[in-house]
Amino acid sequence: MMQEARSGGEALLFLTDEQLRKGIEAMFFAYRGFTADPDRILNNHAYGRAHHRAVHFIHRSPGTTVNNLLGILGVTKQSLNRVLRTLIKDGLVDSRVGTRDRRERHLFLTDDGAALERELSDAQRKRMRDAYRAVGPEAVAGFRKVLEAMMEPELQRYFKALEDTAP
Amino acid sequence: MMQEARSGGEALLFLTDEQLRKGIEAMFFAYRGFTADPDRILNNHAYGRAHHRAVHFIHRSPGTTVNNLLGILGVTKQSLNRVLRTLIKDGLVDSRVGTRDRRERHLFLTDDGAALERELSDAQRKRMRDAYRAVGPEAVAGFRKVLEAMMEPELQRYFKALEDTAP
DNA sequence: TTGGAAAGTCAACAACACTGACGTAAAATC
DNA sequence: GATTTTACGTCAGTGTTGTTGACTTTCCAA
Repeated sequence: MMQEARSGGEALLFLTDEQLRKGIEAMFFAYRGFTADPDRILNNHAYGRAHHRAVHFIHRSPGTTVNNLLGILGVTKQSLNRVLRTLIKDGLVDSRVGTRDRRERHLFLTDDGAALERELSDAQRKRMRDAYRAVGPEAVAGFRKVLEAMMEPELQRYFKALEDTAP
Repeated sequence: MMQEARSGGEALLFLTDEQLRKGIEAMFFAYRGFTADPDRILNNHAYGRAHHRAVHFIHRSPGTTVNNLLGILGVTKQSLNRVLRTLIKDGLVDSRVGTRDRRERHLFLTDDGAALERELSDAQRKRMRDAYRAVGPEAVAGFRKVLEAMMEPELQRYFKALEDTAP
């Protein structure tokens, strides 16, 4: 790939390969920080990241179906099922047969499930809040813009749709 | 956690729990996009993300030692060793005994290794470049600031040190 | 009403992380 | 010079999380 540093008279220095690579590494290191706190908590509960993700999105969309979750999480239904099975067995998630369509299972957090979700998201929000506070609202706006632009188109549409419902 | 929306007269709306949660989900979805292209390529080569990470950082710091890599990647030596063993066996990475300290192994990419690295990073940079271009330099600056603030302190120091050496 | 599609479950396997224990060689320290 | 520490490699065992394949139940439409 070429440098692209000089293209007309514009200052496109932020598109150099070096800057892009720095962005890639920043993304990698930041994601480690992003998951560090929940990972520590999950270790104590004998769960993993997959459980966190499931609990998070069931919390955000109570009554969601397994199929809905699959699209959001981007894993196979077999993989998700193993996670859900343990969460249901442990009494953190409640699975109710659909009334309109009895093939579907609607998922809800139990009180215990909600407690775990809160513990996890408190920790994750704290890190996010500290970072946000350190850099200010303008940087945060840019952060969000770049993240949205990096998403796969399908997930980007889903994500933007959520913005409208809970602003 | 509380809302923090009204704190004095400042506009701290970007620190509400809702905004933080949106940031968390954006991070999750964006990371999926971030790894999607390399994952596809790696599948064709029978390698995984672990191999990508190793190849990336050997490329960025030729001659780095195993111990260095361990610190950067944050995995156990057994885990890294499994990856390095296959990369060396397949002729993508060259491991040379240190001259000053013969206990150390210095790692280099072979021509084949460099070719794979280029294939992977071309794809990843393309996604990053498209995102950067779509949002402009100010948003990118904010993006980088937030990511840095999210890192674990130790990695943040390492990351900033890299900034100075290759600006 | 029957045949296909969709939703979900069970089973087996692979990738990749982890811990723990052990071995070797070389450097550092006493 | 003997001992300890460091760097690296390896073997064995375990857990989480992803995969594919085969299966049941349920719905819907030809």
